[in-house]
Amino acid sequence: MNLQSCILTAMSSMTSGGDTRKISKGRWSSSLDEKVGVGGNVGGEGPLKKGPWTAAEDAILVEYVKKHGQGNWNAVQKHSGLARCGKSCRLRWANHLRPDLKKGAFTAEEENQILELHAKMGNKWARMAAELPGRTDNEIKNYWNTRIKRMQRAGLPIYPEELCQRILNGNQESQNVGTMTNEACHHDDLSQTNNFDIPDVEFKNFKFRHGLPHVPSIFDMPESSLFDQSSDSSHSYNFLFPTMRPTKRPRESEMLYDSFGSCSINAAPLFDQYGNYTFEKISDHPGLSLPCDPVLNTTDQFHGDNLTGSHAALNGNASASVPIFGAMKLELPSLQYPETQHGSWGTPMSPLPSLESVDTLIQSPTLEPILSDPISPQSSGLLEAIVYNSKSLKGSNNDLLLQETIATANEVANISTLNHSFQTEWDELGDPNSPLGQSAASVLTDYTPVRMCSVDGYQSTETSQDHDDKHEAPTTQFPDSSSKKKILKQVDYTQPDALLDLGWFGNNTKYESDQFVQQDALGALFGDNCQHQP
DNA sequence: AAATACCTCAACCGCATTAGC
DNA sequence: CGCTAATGCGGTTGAGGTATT
Repeated sequence: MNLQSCILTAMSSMTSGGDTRKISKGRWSSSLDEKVGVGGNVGGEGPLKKGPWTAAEDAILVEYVKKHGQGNWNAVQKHSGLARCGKSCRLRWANHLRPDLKKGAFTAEEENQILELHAKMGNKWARMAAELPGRTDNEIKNYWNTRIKRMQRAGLPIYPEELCQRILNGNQESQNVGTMTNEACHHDDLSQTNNFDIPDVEFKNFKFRHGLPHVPSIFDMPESSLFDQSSDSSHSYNFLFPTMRPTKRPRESEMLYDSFGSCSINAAPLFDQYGNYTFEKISDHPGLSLPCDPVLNTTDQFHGDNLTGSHAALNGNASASVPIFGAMKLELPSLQYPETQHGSWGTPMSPLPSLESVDTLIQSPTLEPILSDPISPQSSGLLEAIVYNSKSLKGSNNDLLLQETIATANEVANISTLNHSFQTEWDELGDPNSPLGQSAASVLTDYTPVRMCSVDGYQSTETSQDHDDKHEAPTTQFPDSSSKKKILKQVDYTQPDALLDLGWFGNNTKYESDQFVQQDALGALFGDNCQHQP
């Protein structure tokens, strides 16, 4: 599609009434609405128009780009009179007017590519779009959020078996370090590279889990038990649980992906399919047992990487800032099902049993602060996440356990020094992307705890409006205010994404530095926890 | 036929990063 | 080095459409 056709298309849609709907839903300010009218605008001063673009606006923008080229979007308004902010112009151009855009539904090939890319990158829509000529990040994002999630809700696996296999094979070697199988994941591997003991509890936990004969799938239980419980556990974890509502309307995509049904393994978004996770299914995949453990959602959080390869290990670049958890988060937008999944896991009926892993983890005696850097900002965020996890997953009864086992806050702070080492390693590697995804560096050095003290007061990470609050959260015991400030600007560690970014217990064979992260995370867990326990 | 539930997707928002001064 | 503007990115929203009851 060339520029001219863009304009023609825009114009035709205008005359054909294609814009009527959009126009009606425009977000104009009332006064401007009158001035500009349907299908046009008079730029200039005054408020910028919001809402759907009209064909006339499109034409203007296309014309502008034709003359001046892309970029300098804020100048569009000045030069063309378009009453749109630069951002809006850029978006419109990128998502709709660009001549190289490919219109229409995704082809099967593209869909497969998206699946694969998502497995590798997580919610890196822009990067994914770069791999799909003619497609936009928004398009891909929407695709994922709708079609894919629909499958999820229907209890269908998102990733095709073939993809799972590929991922598995591709990572088989790297998995040696931590397939999450009891043996493979043994911390010994990790310990070799640094003198830091990693609690093996996680793996023990797995073992334990595997011994479970059966864990009821989410479908096995009454909806009420899934959704009506634990309103006290914040909805922050909604994203872990797709709405398991039976889809009322089976659609094409569901059919389409039925063929994936046999694959119970989810790569990155490994956790996406709780709905159909059953122990039996998982058992069908020797070697994948751990990551797929349906029973262990909590542990999944920590292990997601391994198979998945998820976003980090899989492609070796681990650049995905949103490894598993991120993906999961995206796939299970709490906002869509706000009322349903509050804390279903803490209950006996929960298909996500859980907290065991956390408990074990916490009880591990191995965590010992090695260094003593009292000023470590990052220790608590992860902790909180974990603590919250525990709370969400197991309920408050575990609090005592946590309290008993956690280290002191200072100890945690000490561990932060390891973070520095970690980052240094990365810096040396010259890889901007740590294996931990969205910058291990930031994760390790900048992340900060947010709302460290309140498990109960934890707010949903799903709510963007919470950001400010989170950042203002009192965190702490770290005297260095400047560092704290910096940290506060970083990603909220309480978000699952952060956890995932750490590649918790995942296996990044390529970068053993992960161990630091893991250890740090554990350290954070143990240390901060103490302050947060009620 | 009406009500309801759910889906789609364009567009917005906020934040992070980068570039320019 | 700090500030500001521009740009990019990911998450979220919400109107309208469609399927179901």
